[in-house]
Amino acid sequence: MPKGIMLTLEQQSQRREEITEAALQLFDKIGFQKTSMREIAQAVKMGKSSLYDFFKTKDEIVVYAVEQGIMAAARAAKKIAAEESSPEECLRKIMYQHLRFTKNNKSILLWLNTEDIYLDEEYQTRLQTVRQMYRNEVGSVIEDGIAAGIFRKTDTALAARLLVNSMLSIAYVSHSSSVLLEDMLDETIRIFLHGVMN
Amino acid sequence: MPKGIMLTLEQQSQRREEITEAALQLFDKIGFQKTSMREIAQAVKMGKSSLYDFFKTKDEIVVYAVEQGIMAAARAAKKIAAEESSPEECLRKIMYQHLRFTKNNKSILLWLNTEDIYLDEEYQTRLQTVRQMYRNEVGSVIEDGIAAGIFRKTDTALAARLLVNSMLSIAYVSHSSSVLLEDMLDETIRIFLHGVMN
DNA sequence: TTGACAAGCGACCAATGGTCGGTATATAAA
DNA sequence: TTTATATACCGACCATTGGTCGCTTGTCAA
Repeated sequence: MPKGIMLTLEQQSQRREEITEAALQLFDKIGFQKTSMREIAQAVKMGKSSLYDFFKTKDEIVVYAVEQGIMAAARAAKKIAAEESSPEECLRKIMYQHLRFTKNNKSILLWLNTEDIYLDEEYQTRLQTVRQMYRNEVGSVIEDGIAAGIFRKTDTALAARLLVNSMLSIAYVSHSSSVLLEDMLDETIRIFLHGVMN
Repeated sequence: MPKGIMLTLEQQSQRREEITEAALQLFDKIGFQKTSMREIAQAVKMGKSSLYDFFKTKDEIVVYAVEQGIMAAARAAKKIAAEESSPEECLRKIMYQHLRFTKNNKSILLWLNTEDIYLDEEYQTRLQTVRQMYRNEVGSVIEDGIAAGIFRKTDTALAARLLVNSMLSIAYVSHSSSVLLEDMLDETIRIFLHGVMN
């Protein structure tokens, strides 16, 4: 990109995409902390200080990436909810896509369900907002199930959080276990729906 | 502590305790990332380089602290398991004490969940070992329940992980919700035991 | 009295996230 | 065509960071 060319909004967000993509790869490989802005700059072949024309801080890169990822997941969930009428099957499908999404983008998963208290407040709020948006999608499916009399009355916010958070557990075990990811998901949902009691 | 006095093992671990305690307070207040070794040193009134006589790295401080905490929790769980014969009630009690522990060490647990795969291998192993020890304690309670025919057959490792991980969800909500911690725990265990189905 | 040893520390190091002022150039206005 | 503006891009620089090193200071055993 020549020096004096003014970027269109399109191009700007294209550039941000390039940066986050390269950054995520590095984060996945060596971790957020250990990835330096210099390395990211090198990966996208620009001067380090140019990165700061697109992102205010290093933190903002990861926040932006997670934001985008979760928003995409929320859209996907909404679509599933619109198409699938059985609440049980709907939850299963949403969780399945969540897990797939997770697998493809592990570094995002790590940020998905945890609150990062060391981030600046601005970033915390941005993340909380988008996370809640996603959980609300899940929560409304549960509420529908309750309204339809299929699920019993429960704290939907808590239940949604539990279900979404469970995906973390699966992701953690999955890479150190021979059990299939899908089998674990099935068992997790079985527990969520029916519990472990006989 | 005078300069030339050689510390006994007792005193050494006393000193480590002082350091971790001060460090944990800072981590809780401003987060692990933003707490510098200089600040920790100042808090325990020693020179920064003296810290390195007790801990090899900054990471090791948090790893040591979490290790100690989880080991204590595991011991407590074992004791509960030995005293309480009903698997259901046993799980409830263990989770209740887990939650108390979590509440006191929240920032660290949060941070560890997001970042611990990027710690040096040595520290990862230490943490994994101790975490598994704890989960095994929970898992064996579940196994007992299955053997007694109270729980249905399930993947105990997964179930234990789900249950333990759920405590994180509660911890997250707890500070932004008016619902009582205990009520949330009760509802969580109810879901774990009986599911959300009608 | 002396020698070994270790707690504690100040000075230092490379690397980090972030800032700043300047340069080069495409477009808009004259 | 010339000029002014806007801006992508960058090198040089900064304070702070985690971590190291070698010295000082004192204790204890011989």
